[in-house]
Amino acid sequence: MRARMKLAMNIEPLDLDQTLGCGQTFRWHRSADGCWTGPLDGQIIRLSARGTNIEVDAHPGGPGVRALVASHLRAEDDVPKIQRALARDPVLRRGLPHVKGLRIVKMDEWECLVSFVLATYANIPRISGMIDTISERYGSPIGDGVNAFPRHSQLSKASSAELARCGLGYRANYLRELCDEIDDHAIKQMKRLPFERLREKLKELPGVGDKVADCVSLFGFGRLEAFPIDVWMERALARLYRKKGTYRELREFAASKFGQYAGYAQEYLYFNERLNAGNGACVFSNE
DNA sequence: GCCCAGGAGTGTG
DNA sequence: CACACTCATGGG
Repeated sequence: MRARMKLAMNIEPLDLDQTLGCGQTFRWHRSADGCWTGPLDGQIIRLSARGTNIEVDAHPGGPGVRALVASHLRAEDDVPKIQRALARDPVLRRGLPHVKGLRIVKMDEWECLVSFVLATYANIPRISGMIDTISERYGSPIGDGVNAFPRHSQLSKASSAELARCGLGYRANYLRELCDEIDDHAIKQMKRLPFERLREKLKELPGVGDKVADCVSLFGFGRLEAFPIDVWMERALARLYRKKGTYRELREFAASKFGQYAGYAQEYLYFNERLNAGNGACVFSNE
């Protein structure tokens, strides 16, 4: 019987389904009863909504669990204030009531970097599969048959041939080279860089271009001004703003329109565009 | 079987 | 700088 701990937290607003299920992060799983379970910094965390509170079930638990969850869900963000600022844009204003509890998450920088390098040109179920595989093979067991995401030192032991057998496709080589070109210390140094310099530094890494650099800046390094643009976002910008162009042009468009909260705007639009493709239930429109 | 995927790297115009 | 082509493969 593993050690186990329960506690209640108040992080508002928060919609677990929207926040953990929208493709920002890949290791949370929803069970039929609506609980979300995932590995976080060596803990297995289960989250469930209890009115305006969330119940946190952690094992092994410990004094750091509350801070861990608060950090991951960015409890410090004043989301209503962010949404009031973004509501100056008429397109966002109409849909914001439907995504009140969609928050940006804060991932571990290394995990985020690897995850989004693997995420290139793959769909979300496959990305989850790739990440599960490398976690099973190279991460440390933390209970219930779940492994932590492999640390840099653990993943660095994998040969290129081994990684190729993890179903990563051409991404295996990126990951192998990535391990050689960065380490925990370099990541620690990068945390201090201003956004644009961080972005340029990330782009020097193998497998990291504009889009991955923006994802890692946003979800890993917590830079809310980052605005990742993938195929879904290109569609959203074309459909809702009649805006097309190169990555640079779209990025500058977003920066001028959404400013310091571009990352939140991106996640709202991304969430909506995928809904739109799925069942037509889009919540943002330009009409 | 076909199509597409939270793109990046490389070479060319 | 902008575009075209290639990369390897699982999930819908």
